[in-house]
Amino acid sequence: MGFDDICNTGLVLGLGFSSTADYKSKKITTPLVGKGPSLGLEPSLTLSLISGDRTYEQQPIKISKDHQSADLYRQDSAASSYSNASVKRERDVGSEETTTEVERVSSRVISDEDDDGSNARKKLRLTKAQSALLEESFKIHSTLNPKQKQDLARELNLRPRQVEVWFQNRRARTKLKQTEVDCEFLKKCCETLTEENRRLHKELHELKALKIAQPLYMQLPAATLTMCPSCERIGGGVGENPSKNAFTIAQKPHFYSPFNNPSAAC
DNA sequence: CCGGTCAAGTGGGTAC
DNA sequence: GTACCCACTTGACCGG
Repeated sequence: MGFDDICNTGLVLGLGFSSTADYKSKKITTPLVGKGPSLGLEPSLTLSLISGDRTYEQQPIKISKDHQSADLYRQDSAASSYSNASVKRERDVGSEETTTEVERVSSRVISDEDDDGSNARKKLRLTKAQSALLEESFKIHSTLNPKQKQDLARELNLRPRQVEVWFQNRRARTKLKQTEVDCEFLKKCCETLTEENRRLHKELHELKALKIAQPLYMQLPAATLTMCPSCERIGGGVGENPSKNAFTIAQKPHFYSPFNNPSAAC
């Protein structure tokens, strides 16, 4: 139905979001966390009649001066900072007890820290090469199976747990970024729909004013102003032959109502 | 010094 | 019970 067809009153405008989200997630604390439009939130603007019977990367890698030389296997950056202070995830520790180069390096570095007497958590900064390889891998698959994790860890000279954590954090960053993008998208939708709502309200107002100015028989609901099936004339009588199509009040115009019997229209 | 970034810790949930 | 994921948090580090 075109907007021009709206010539009766009883119209209602609505602006809002309809949610079709089907969430698997267990802990959704904020409605927008996740994927705005892709969440199933669809912005909508509705105009309805009330009448009788119906009523939507890549994080910059910050490399410290210490790690300017991008060496994939620099152990001081790769494994130096793995804290042994309060690691509760024994399963990883256990699984890593299959002896590898990585673990030997890690334990060496950890013992270095112990020699220090420092128990503080040190921050690992991945090298450019490590980050690049992780990113490449993430592009291929955002989650890893155990074998992929092991292989990647071996290749990067990191612990499998570190690879796992990197992927977890990477997924979280992706999600956050997507949320921000969706948020922007929804803001724009909201602005557009608000503007559309304003425009429709204005048109509605104008049409109401027009209705008041019309003669009584012109004020019939739009649905009653359909074509007469017998003579194919529309009420209002505008055609190329004025003498045939024009009508007067006395002639009783050929208004056809679906509520009447069509055969009895003429 | 402060705010941002990010690796890592923690706790809870789910699947198998 | 284990392994994994996710949300949230912590703490180290860095640049302005």
